[in-house]
Amino acid sequence: MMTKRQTSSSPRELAKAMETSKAPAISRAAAVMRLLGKSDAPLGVQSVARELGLVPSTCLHVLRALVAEEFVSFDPDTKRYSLEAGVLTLARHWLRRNQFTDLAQPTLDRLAQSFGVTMLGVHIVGLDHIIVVAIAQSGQNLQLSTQIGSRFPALISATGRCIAAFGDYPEARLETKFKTLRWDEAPTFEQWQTQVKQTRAQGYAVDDGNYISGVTVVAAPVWKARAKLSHALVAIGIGSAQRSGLSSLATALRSSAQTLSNQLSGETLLEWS
Amino acid sequence: MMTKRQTSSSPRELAKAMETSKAPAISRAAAVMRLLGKSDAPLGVQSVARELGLVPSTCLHVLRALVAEEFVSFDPDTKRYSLEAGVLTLARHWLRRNQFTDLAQPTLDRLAQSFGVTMLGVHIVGLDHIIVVAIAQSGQNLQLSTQIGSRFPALISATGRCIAAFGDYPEARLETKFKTLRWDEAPTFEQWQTQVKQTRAQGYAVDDGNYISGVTVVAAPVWKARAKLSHALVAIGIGSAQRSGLSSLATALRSSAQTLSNQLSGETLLEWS
DNA sequence: CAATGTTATTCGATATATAGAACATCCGAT
DNA sequence: ATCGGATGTTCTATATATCGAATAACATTG
Repeated sequence: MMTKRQTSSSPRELAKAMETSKAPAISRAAAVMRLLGKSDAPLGVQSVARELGLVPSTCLHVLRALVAEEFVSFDPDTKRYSLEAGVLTLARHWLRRNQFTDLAQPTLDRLAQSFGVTMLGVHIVGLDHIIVVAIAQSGQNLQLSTQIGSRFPALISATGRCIAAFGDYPEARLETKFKTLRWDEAPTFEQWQTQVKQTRAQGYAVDDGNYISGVTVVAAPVWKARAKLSHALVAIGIGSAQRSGLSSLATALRSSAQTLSNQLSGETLLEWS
Repeated sequence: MMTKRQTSSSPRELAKAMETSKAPAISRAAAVMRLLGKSDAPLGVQSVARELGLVPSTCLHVLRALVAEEFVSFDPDTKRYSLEAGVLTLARHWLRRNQFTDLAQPTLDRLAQSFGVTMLGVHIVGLDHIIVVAIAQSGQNLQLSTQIGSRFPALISATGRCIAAFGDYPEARLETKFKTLRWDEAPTFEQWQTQVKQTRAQGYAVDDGNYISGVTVVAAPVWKARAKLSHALVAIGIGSAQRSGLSSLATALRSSAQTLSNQLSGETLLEWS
């Protein structure tokens, strides 16, 4: 039985992640890297230890190991630690073998152009997070933007309703996670459930200013294998400018997502010939 | 005293990295991620364990911890593991706070155009590896290419001669590392030392077909703080086509590298005003 | 320049992560 | 179907990674 776990970026979550694990050093290492990533300046041993609730000596061991693996850099003069380029190498490998980004990019570009919105391809990691893996901007002047690699809570906004609708998670877990979310205009859990139900019926989700007021978000689910939610296409538009064409945008999104799902679950071209 | 360590990507190096460490789980985790990154297909517990010389049960713990941290994904159907998008998030953070890439990109573009070569910005991690962090291609038809995040042995090719010339490492360590390199047309250590000396005199290094026959590589060092080698600009050209303009390319590279060094060691714009 | 707080680091006792074998489960071949 | 070989997973004794205090190096202040 696989015990439920959390990614560790705060002392609280780190503690939770470690208590069940048989390899806590790895959770600590992950927490340290995420902390160094978030930090604007390099950090010393104490800062890291205090922030994460670690024992300084242990923290030092972790940092030294990460330095040896070239994931963290160490400045002997200032005795400060920061992220090192080694993490780039891992990311490159991941990108190389990720067909979703390749397949989705043209679609995202096209939709961004046609509808004048910012389009995202997001990877659904689980009930905890989604990660932006592809971006397309329209030529519009005013644009919302984010970066490849950004993480968001899984259940937030339109994508969240897709995950709830098609992810096949028990309602209790959904409710627990839902309660931790921060919205500009939070819906009640009941309202949200209604919207999730609607999402299931329509095949796409809409967030009309809930997550960020004045911003409309539309999302449609992408499946990797049959019945296995893995990604989503997301359109982000500013305010009411969107509202007129919303339904045509939504159906375009849905059909594009459907096409992608078919391509992803089918055999690859190499195995084809 | 900081003990010398190695990054772990083979069973041999992993063993070496672990024996001195106080956090071997982290070395194992790094090795596992690198292995999964290199692999073309997702791997099972046994494959990973065998490849890295780990005990299966330990390997399982490592993999589970990495899954929990969203660095590795697990397919419950096939029981296979592969890299997960979480590594992207770390890479984004690293890129965000790396001024070298921002500063270097325009320079690289310009040089690539002017001389019709492929330009790289590389990050010097130590005596073990360099990592490609920025790329610019010329419009030429025939082009050598690589990817952001690629790792190369530190002492190879023209960059290697720069590191040897300006890195201030003891000769014994250089020779040990030098002996592990693979070249198309390997120079002897004595020949190489002469070239290193020349590099120190000229302020740039040339590799004329040693690393890859028919390929000329020129590199110039970039310092972050005074006397602290951190990056290099690299030009890659195919064969003799380059040779004519080689010295003008080299001096252009050297002066660009010099300018970058000044920008990097000077105060940032924000602290300026 | 001493005093004081802070930080990095070492070191030894002990809680615990790991190794190895045992068990369970899957898959292909006979 | 049945076997055989491989895989994934659990279990437990023990080598060891972690903790906490003590030390050393450093910077900051009176």
